[in-house]
Amino acid sequence: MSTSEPTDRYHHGDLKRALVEAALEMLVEGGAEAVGMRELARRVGVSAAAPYRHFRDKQALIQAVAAVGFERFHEAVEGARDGVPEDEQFGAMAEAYVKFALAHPRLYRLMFSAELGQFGDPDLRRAADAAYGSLALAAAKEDPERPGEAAISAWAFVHGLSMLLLDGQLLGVSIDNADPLVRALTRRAAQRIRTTHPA
Amino acid sequence: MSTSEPTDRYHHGDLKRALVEAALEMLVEGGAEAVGMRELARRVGVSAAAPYRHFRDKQALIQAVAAVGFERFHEAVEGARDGVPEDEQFGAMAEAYVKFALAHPRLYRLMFSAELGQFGDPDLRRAADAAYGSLALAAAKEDPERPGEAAISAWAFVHGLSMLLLDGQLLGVSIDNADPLVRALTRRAAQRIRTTHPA
DNA sequence: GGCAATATGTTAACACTGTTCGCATGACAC
DNA sequence: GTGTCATGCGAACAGTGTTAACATATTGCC
Repeated sequence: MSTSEPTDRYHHGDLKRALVEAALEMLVEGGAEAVGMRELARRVGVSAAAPYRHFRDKQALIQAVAAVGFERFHEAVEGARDGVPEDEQFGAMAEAYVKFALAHPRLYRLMFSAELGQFGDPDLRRAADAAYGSLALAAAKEDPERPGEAAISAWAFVHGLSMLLLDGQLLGVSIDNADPLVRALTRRAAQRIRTTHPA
Repeated sequence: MSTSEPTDRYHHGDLKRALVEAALEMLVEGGAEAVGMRELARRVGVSAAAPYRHFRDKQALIQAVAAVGFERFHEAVEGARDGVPEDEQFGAMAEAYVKFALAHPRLYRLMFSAELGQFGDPDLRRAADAAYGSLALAAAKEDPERPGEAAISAWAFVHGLSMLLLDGQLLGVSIDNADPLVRALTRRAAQRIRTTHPA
């Protein structure tokens, strides 16, 4: 496990962490709809009321799960530029972005679902911003004239592509055989920015 | 509003249509989560079991609502090219696409949510395809070399942009003041395709 | 017209769910 | 020890989706 932060170890029981882990499992198995407080408590082996000592309500629990998702997401996108020449970093990160979504469909879906009270939770907001920051920065570098527009365009593209693939909207392309298309489109996007606005 | 016969008969007469209409209202008011079979029946003035004579289960009802959404969506995008020179049609349609999403946030969300058994319903599938067809065609015209890639890229872009705006992910940009940005980005996207791959 | 067949509605019930309340417990500070 | 506080438990409440058995209206047929 990579996340090793024994910061707030209370005097007994790591139920809070166990709940988030179990919720993640349930999410992966059956989607966000399948995550229920009672079933969750059942899995962890506590009473139905116990989770409410750690999460105000179901939405708070869901937000915690989403926050974990954004952390992992951030690591994946950030890690994609290691050892990559600077002029190829954007393409590599864009590809990693979409691949993460394809590798964790329900988690990615949850992260952008409406169940997260429009990102009211500050923790969640911060986690999300960190995750986008990397990609936005790389995109801005590609088009120094209008960094804002470039970043938003790039982000919209990868996010939209991820969602369409997860929805199975692209005829003939499924999650399993999407890799070549993803590679082609992300590279194409990178090249397009450069060609249109040469440094 | 619809059919002027508020008589309290035993048989409603047009319950199926009334249910979809009411569900649309509930969706607009409180999101997909707020659409419940019992509350729905209550609004229409029938018993809780009555809707099940017209929809197998809740998901079928939701799918019907989504199908209506796709029809309206199709009209909006299609209508955007009326009276527009051919070389500006793609930009106009892309802008209309995003504006529809911003005008009907919860409906658009529902149309792309996971609650629609990965578009298993043929009616839904057809409605969705029709809606995309227009935009995809316009995008393909812009880049005759690789029409498939161009269409997918364009679609991914407008869909992603819509979602990010609905989520409030773009700092400083809300649904209310997004119009200039949307216009700039969609025109930029259109121009980029042309510049990169001139006819 | 009368009359079965069928489509559509109702009531009651089941098995769930999220959430809250009052009470029990067990770890730690003094 | 005793007290305190975070944490867990059991029972209960209101609400949900869904089904089964029963009631009524509409329709097609003679």
